[in-house]
Amino acid sequence: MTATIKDVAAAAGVGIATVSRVFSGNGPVGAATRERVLAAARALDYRPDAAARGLKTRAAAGIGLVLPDVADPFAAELAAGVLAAARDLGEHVVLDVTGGDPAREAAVVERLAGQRLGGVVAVPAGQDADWAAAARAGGVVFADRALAAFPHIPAVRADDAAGVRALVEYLTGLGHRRVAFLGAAAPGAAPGVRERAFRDALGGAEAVLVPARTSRDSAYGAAAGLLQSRPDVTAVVASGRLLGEAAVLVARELDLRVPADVSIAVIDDVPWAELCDPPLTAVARPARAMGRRAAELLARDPGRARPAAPAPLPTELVVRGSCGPPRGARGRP
Amino acid sequence: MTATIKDVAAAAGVGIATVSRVFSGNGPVGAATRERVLAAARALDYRPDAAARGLKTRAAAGIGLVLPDVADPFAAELAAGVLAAARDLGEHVVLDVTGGDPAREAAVVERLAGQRLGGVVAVPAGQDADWAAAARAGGVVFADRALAAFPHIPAVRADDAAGVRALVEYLTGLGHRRVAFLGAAAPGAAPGVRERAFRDALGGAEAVLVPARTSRDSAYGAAAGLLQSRPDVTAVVASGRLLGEAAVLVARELDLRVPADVSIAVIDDVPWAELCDPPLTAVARPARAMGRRAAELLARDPGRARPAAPAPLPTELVVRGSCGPPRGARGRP
DNA sequence: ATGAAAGCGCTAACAC
DNA sequence: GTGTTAGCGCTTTCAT
Repeated sequence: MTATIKDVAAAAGVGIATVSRVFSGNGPVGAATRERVLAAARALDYRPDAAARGLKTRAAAGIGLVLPDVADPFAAELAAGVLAAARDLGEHVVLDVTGGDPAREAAVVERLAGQRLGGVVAVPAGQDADWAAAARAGGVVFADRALAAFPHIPAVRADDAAGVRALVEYLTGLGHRRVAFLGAAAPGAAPGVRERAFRDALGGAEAVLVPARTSRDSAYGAAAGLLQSRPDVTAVVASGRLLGEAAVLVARELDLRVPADVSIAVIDDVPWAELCDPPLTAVARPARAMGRRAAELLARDPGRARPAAPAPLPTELVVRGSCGPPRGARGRP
Repeated sequence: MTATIKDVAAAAGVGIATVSRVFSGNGPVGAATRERVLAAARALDYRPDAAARGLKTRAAAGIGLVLPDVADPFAAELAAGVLAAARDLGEHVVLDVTGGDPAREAAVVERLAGQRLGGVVAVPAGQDADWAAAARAGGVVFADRALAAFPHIPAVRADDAAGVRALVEYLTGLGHRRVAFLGAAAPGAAPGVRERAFRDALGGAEAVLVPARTSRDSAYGAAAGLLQSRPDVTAVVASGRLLGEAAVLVARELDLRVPADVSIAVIDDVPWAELCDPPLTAVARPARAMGRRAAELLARDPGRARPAAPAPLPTELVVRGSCGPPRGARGRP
C-alpha cells in the first residue's frame, strides 16, 4: 500500500495538518518540524494524492486534448505545443483520439467531462459531441478548425487565407495562368476558406477546382484524374498533406517532371518536404504555436469562453524547389 | 457549479446511495427508481466524478505515457497504439514528454506518481528517474528500449537484430561486399544490438562502422563524412530515421545516384519512405503494435512486474527501390 | 430494493 | 506553530 498523509504524520510524530502544510506550502511550519516531516515522507516514499487534493480544493486540474489522430504530423506537432504549454503551466494532459469519427468524439468528450479537467483543447471532428456542455463545465478551445454550431467556443486557427494568397501570388508571379486547387469542396457543398482564398487570389488566371475528400484513396484518385485529364494546368496546389503526397506520387507515376512539367505546392508543411526531390514548396502552418496558444487561452480564462475569434496565427510560404515557371513559358526571373 | 450525487438524489427524491448504485451498476435498483434517477441526472447534467470515485475505491485508473517527443513519427505511432489499447480497456491516458532529457524525465515520473495511475508505459531516456519507485507503485513497462539498471521492468521491443539480419542478407545477396552501418556507437562505447547484429550478419563482407549520435547535425556530419571519404562502400544502412534522412540528403547533394552509385536502407520505416525517389527500403518496426502491447501488459498484471523480457515483436523488411546491385557488379537478378 | 452512515486522502477553518 | 475537526463526492457495508 502506498503511504498516506496519516502514515507520515505518525512517523514524524506530528499532526496530519502539519504534513499537509508542508506539502501544500500553505500554513507556516517550523523549520525543524518541516525537516522531520520531509524525512518521514522520504522514508515512506510518500507523495500527496492529486485526486484527493483536487477533491478537497475543488480545483480542476489538467488539460484534455482531443485529436483526430496522434500519428498525423500536424496533430502531433499541435500536441507538442499543448504539452509545452502544459509543462509551463504545471498541468498534466489527458490525451484522447477520435479517429475523426463524431460518435467516438462524443464518447471521448463525455469521458473527459468526468475528469475534473481544467479545460480541453480539441481539433473537433463533428458537432455530435456535446461541446456546449463541455465548455460550460471546464472551458474548451478549438484548434485548427471551428464549429459553426458552437460560435462561442474560441478557436485558434492559422491564417490559411493569407497563406493561400501568398502561394497563389507566388505561382502567378512565376507565370502560371491555369492552376488547380486539389481538395475543393464537393460540387454542391460550400467551399472552404482555402478554396475561396484561392479563387479570389487568382485574379485573371483560371482556377481549376478539383474536389477531393481527405482520404488516401480519394486524394489519389483526384490527383490522378487531374494530372491525366488536364494537361493544360501548369501548377497544382494541394490542400493538405494527403493531397500533396498524392500529387507528387501521381506526377512521378505519370513521368511528369517537377517543376518542369508541372509545379506542385502543398498547404501544410510536412517533415519530408525537404527530402522530396525536388523539395516541396509549402505553406507552413504553425501547428506547435497553435497548440501552445490554445492551451494558454484555456489557462488565461479558465472555465469561460473568450473572444471567440482570436487573431489567426500567421502562416509562412516556404519556397523550395517544386515550383517553377510554367511549361513553355519564359518566366521573368 | 457542477451537480453532485447529492443534487441528483434530492431531485429524484431518493437516497444518495441509490444514485450511486445506478451509476456504478453495483447494487440492485428498481427499474422505476433507476429511470427517475437517470432523468434527474440528465436534467442536472450530472456526471460521476472520477477522482472521488477513485478515492473511495482506491482503484488506480489511467495509463501514463512517457515519450521523448510526441512529434517523432515512431513515438507518435507508439502513442496511437497505447491509445487504442486504452480505449479498449476503458482507461484514459496521461501523456508527458521528456525531450530525451533524463532530468525532465525524472520530474515527469515524479509528477505521474501522484496521479493514481494504473500504470505507465515509457520510452525511457535515462536512469535518472526513479523508475523503481514508479514500478513499485503502479506498474511500469518500457517500450522500444530497456534500461539495464532496471532489469525487473518489462520492456516491449522490436526484434531489431532480426530486422538488421534480414536487411544485411538482402544487401549481401544483392552483391554488396562493403556496407556501412551509419549510427554506430562511439569508438570506446559498447555497440548496440543493431550494430552487433550488423557485424554478425555481414559474414565475409566488410563492415564499415560509422559512429553518430542521434542529432540532426551529428547525423548529417556522419553521413557526409562517410559518403565523401569512402567511395568504396556500396551500401549504407542507416540506424534510425534521422540518419536515414541525412543519408539521402547527403547522397543527393553529392550527386550520388541511388541505388546506382550507392544503396541506402534505413532502420525504422518512415511515412515518407514511399515518397522518396527512389522509395526507401526500410526495416519497419511495429511501433503501433508495440504501444498496444505495452499497454496491455500493464492491464494484464497491474502493479507487478511481468516476465521482464516478453518476446520481441517482429520487424519487417520492406523492399522498395533504394537498394540495388553494387556499382559495377553484375548482380544476379 | 433502498437509506443512513462511515470513511477514502486530503485541505481549510478554527482552536490552542 | 501545531493539532482537531469537518467535509470534498463518492462507494459500501449494514440495517431496514
